[in-house]
Formats: sequence, C-alpha cells, structure tokens
Amino acid sequence: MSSSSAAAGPGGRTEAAAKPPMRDALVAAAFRLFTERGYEQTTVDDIVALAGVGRRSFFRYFPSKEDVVFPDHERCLADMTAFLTAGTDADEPVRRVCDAARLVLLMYAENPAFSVQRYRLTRQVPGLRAYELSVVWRYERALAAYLRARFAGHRDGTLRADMIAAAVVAAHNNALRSWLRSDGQGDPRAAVDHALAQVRAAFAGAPPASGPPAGEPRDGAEGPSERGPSAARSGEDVVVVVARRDAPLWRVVQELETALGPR
Amino acid sequence: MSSSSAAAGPGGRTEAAAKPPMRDALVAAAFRLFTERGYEQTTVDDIVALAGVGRRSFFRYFPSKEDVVFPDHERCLADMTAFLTAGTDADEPVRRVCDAARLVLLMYAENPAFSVQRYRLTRQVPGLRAYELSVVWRYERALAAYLRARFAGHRDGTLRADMIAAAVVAAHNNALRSWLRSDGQGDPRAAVDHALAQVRAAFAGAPPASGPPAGEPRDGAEGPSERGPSAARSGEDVVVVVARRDAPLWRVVQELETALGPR
DNA sequence: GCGTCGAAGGGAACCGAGTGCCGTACAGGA
DNA sequence: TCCTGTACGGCACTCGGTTCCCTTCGACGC
Repeated sequence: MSSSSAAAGPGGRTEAAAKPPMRDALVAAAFRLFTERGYEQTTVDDIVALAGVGRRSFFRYFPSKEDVVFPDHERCLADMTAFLTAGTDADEPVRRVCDAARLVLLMYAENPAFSVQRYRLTRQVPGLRAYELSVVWRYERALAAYLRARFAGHRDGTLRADMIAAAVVAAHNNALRSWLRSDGQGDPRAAVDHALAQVRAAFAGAPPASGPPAGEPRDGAEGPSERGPSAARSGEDVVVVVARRDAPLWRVVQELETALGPR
Repeated sequence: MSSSSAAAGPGGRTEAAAKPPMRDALVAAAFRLFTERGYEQTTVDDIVALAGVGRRSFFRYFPSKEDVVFPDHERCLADMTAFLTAGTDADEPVRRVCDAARLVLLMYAENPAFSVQRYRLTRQVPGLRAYELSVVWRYERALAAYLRARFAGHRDGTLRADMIAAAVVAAHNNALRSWLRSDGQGDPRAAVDHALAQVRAAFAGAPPASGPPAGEPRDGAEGPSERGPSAARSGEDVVVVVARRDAPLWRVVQELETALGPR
C-alpha cells in the first residue's frame, strides 16, 4: 500500500536485504531541512537537490512527502501483524494485543533521538499530525481485527474488540508521548507496561459469553447458494474465496470455517 | 481551524444564523458530483461550474476540498465543548462524556440520508477517511480534556482520561457505523446507549447498568443485504483472498477486513 | 446627484505536490 | 554483440490551494 515495505528496492547489490542507500539519503536530507527551516518551508525539490538525486526518484521511494517522516512504520506494522499471527488460541487475547503494542514502543525506543525529532515535527505541523493519525489508525485496526476474530461468537464481540483496541492504543500513546516529551530520557518500557496494565485491569472480566470462543464447525451452512460467498479448495495451501463486496463479514467467516474444517 | 465555524460568513446581516445560500449551493453541487462520478474524479472547478460561482469563492467558504464533505462538524464540536463546559462537579465524569458523545450521534441522526451518503464516500476515499480521522481525533481530545480536568490530582488521571475517551469514541463509532451500514434505518440511539453502557461498565465500579435489555443489532449482520442490483462492475463485487490452509482463522479475517475496508 | 468607502465576489497568475511518459545508462544473459 | 530488464532522470501535465487585483454594489456623507 505504502512505501518502506521490505521489498528490496533498487540498488540491491547483494541479494540479502541490501537497503537502498538512496532512500536513507533522502530521509537524512529531508530531516536536515525539516529541522533547519521547517516542514512546510521545505519543498520536495529542496530535498532532492540536497540528496543529489532526481525529483522523480523521491516519489519512487515515498508515495508522498509525508511518508518520508515515517520511514519505518510500514515495517513495524508488518512486524505487529506477524506477531499477532504467531499467536495461538491459548493466548489471552487482551494480553496478546498489549504485547503487540509493546512492539511499537520498542521501535520508537530503538532510536530515541530520531523519535523525539519526529515527535516535535508532528506536534507542530497539522498535516503531519493528520498523517500520524492515519498511521495510528492502522495499528488500531490491526489490533481490533485480531480481537474481533478472538471474540467471534461472543455477545458484543466486535464492540468489545473495538473498545479494547482503542484503549490499548490510547494507553500506549499516553506513555509514549510522555517519554517523548521528556526528550527520550530513561527507559519508557516501565511506563508503557504500567499503562497497559490499566487496560487489562479495566477489561479483565471475561466478556459475557454466549457462543463458542472460536471457530467451531457449523453444519447449518446452506452451501454455495446464490447469494453467499463460495469457497473452493484449489490447492494444498491456498483457499480461494469469492464473495460479494457487500456480503456480511460473518457470512464470509462462516463459509471459511466450513471450507477449512475444524481447526 | 477549519470552516463552518459560527462566524457568520458573507451575507451575514445579523450575526445570528443567516446561512449564506452560496455555501449550501456549493455543498449540494459537490455532493451531486461526488455521488455521480466519485470524489477524486470531481475537481473543484467542476463544483464551482455547477454551482455557478467563481472558483475563488469555493475556498472562501471551505478551506479545502475535503471540508465540503463535513460541512457541520465544526458546529457539532462547538456544541459538544459547550455541553461539557456546562457541566458541574456533581456530574459523574464518565456519564457526562457518554452524554456528550450522544450529541454527535444526534447530529448524524438529524439527517440520515446525508449521513449515509457521506459514510459511503468516506469509506471508499482514503483521503476522506484520513480527514475524518482528524475530525474524530478532535472530538476525542475534547472528551479527554474534560476527563483530564475532572481526574486532576488522581493517580494516573490523564492515563485514565485518555483511555476512557478513546473507549467512548470507539463504542460510539461502533454503533454509529453499524447504523450507517444499515442505510440509516431505524433509531440508532438504543444501540449507541448499549455500546456506551459497556464503556461505563468497564470503567466504573458500577455493574453493567442495565441499559436496553434486548434487541441490540448484532453488528449489523442482518442477513445477506438485499440492496439494489448493485451492477457487478468489473472487479468491484469480488474479492479474492489467498491464504495458507494452516493460517489461523483470525488472520484470514484480518486480511478480509483489510481487503473489504471498514464495514 | 455625486463621490467614496468597504465588503462580497470574480478571475488571472502562481506555487507545490503528485503522476505519466519517455529517454538513458547499466546490469546480466543468450 | 545484441537484447532485455531495471533504476534513474527529466519533462510536462493535472489539480489543490494561495496571492493579488479587479469589478460590483449598497451605504453613507456632502
């Protein structure tokens, strides 16, 4: 969707991960100019002139000027998704999303100076703040999607998932921003752990259960009728699902569960 | 910051009300073109041409093209702030912010057709979704600021304030979007009340304060939607998901939700 | 009646972000 | 040697948004 994916970009001399130097050069040039004269006072032409590359190349590495401020969030989001994927049904859901949120903190803590610099930028540039909101929103939706699946079948499952995801993000950001405001002094992990513990305390009670906790084979499925989605096993490792875009999600999940069998 | 504030625009003879007709004409022309040919396929020049005004006048009434999609959120935010300010220390804080959130719902419910139209637009235009995020963020910050003041001096006061504000917004939006997805049928207030009751249950010592006992709309999953023919355009109605057979089910659901967009 | 003043609107020119298209240079393979 | 794929640069274009200046029109004072 956006930039900064793990796809080894141009200049891939060695096959292993070889980060393109041009991308880093663009980030460095951009941040130098942003801190010197401000974000909006810096044009893309200024950045590429300082980096010594063509203007067109900037937009090959970053889909927009704002993206250069968040050069690694795409990788971090992928890491979070992978972390959630690696979980099992034995994990306590709320604890799992709290651990996932901790991953984001670690990424910020990896480079405190850069994080603080970016924080100051985003605080005073409305456009960057709006962009950051969309980034945070994607994290929140990843957490919520995990929780929605874990709460599937529960009463108010999606409501509870959305609430917890929002609270986790809010608690995480509360502690993170406090640390950033202090110029990245000390270790932020304890504060974030404390904040996330408050979330777990608030949502500790088990949700009012009404259905099976997770995928239980249903047999009332009416097969690939005219309206619902249809799943067909086409190979060993893949399942192809075709569904109307406006089909309710639960219907798609139902079809998936019957196609995949008891898991 | 944005448009549509109470500042009586041009033609404001008396400062009270006196809505400028040009503003309404621009909104009407814009929504007609947006629904006819899409948001990004409609230029500002198209809008002003249809409205029969000069291009410069558009930006006199709306600071950006996105603002024309949210012509009344500024007033609603002012209403919410006023409502929170009008409270007393006798008010239970969490209840107060829940009531404030209800104000937003009422504004949406005032004009269901318009709200549904706008919902469909924001769902499929990433730029509008990002803009809406910044709007929602301002509501959330207003709630959080109120709670921070009420919790001042408490242990973890700001943390608790941020968490509750985020949960309130998440719960409100969960119910609101469910109603919007159902094309604005029925009264959304019961669902929102139910969702907000969950927040108060989580963040208060109080038990799940009764609320509407039954009939909550389970995720808007009221069977296969019988919307219009929906003319199966090229690939619009089909989504293909490829996944390993041993992938956890929630991961598949996450992928689906990403592919299908917010529902 | 006449001149002036200020506010609303129109319009041309301009700026910068983002995109499409094409030319070039350099890699590796037949 | 030629061919092909790819990374990169350059040019031109669209469109959102802004700046500056013009016209219009009603209000007010003489």
